[in-house]
Amino acid sequence: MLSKKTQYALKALGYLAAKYGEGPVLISEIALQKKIPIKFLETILLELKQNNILDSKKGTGGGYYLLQPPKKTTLAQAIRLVGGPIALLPCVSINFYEKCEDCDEAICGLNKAMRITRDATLKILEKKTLAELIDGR
Amino acid sequence: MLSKKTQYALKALGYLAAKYGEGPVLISEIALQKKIPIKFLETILLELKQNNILDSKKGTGGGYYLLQPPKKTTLAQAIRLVGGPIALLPCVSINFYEKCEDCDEAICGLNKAMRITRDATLKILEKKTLAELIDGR
DNA sequence: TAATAGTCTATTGTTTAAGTAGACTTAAAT
DNA sequence: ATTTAAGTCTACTTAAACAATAGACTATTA
Repeated sequence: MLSKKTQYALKALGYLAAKYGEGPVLISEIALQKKIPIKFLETILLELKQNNILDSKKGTGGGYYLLQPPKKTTLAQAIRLVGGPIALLPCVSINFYEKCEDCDEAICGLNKAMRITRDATLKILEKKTLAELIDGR
Repeated sequence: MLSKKTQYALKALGYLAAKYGEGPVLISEIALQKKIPIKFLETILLELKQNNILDSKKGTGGGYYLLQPPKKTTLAQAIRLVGGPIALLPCVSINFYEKCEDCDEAICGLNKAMRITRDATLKILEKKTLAELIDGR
């Protein structure tokens, strides 16, 4: 299961994807529409900005907006930036790999099963983009 | 990512699968071999017993053992019993479903993407069994 | 009846999530 | 220039979930 933080990030990105090209969107608007605690959302959006997925404008008429068209960012990228691992186990994670202390990965049955699972998941998440998060598509 | 508890459960089940038919296996042996905190493992095994995946014997020569042949239990069953959701979001979970407060699931893009991901994951985890957790298979 | 090994209750520590408060910065509108 | 809007940054607090530990209790075998 994805963390709340990641879930919120995906919802916010979907909201911004739907409004792409319409100028900055208020944090408060996203928080209200997607039912996200506003202070928590602040930190999430800031993190996404620092990772060059979003940009922002201060002051009147300010807010957040996607730096690139929705199709340019995959769900796999988005999840990894804020939420961390996509794989079910550390020992089969690509970006958050940790070695098992108790097994030889070359012959470990659990490792093998989870690697296959991860590949199936990634195949989907690396193809889908923020554009797919827009409702009714 | 699966919780530590679920990871430990899968490792223990894999160990017991490899020893299926050889009589009871000590908690302490599993803990030692799979590097699992023994007290934590105790509670996990007990839970698996209460869910009728394992049985146990007390006293000298006692220990835990699989109630059924390894092939009879799928990884999806095992994960659900101890670890909970397999899906990435509550709103696409089969066994731990929770409704979204902020979206109409029929048209929600995020819901759709995560449902497709879940189906791909389940297709694998419902086919693989504890037998596949035995090393070198 | 002594030793073995699982069972049960209770507690502690750590991490994540969430909420709160307030000061600061930038930009637009007046 | 001043006011207002809105994001940025720092700090603290609380609550819940997750992980780990301690010790007493029960059942079984020798």
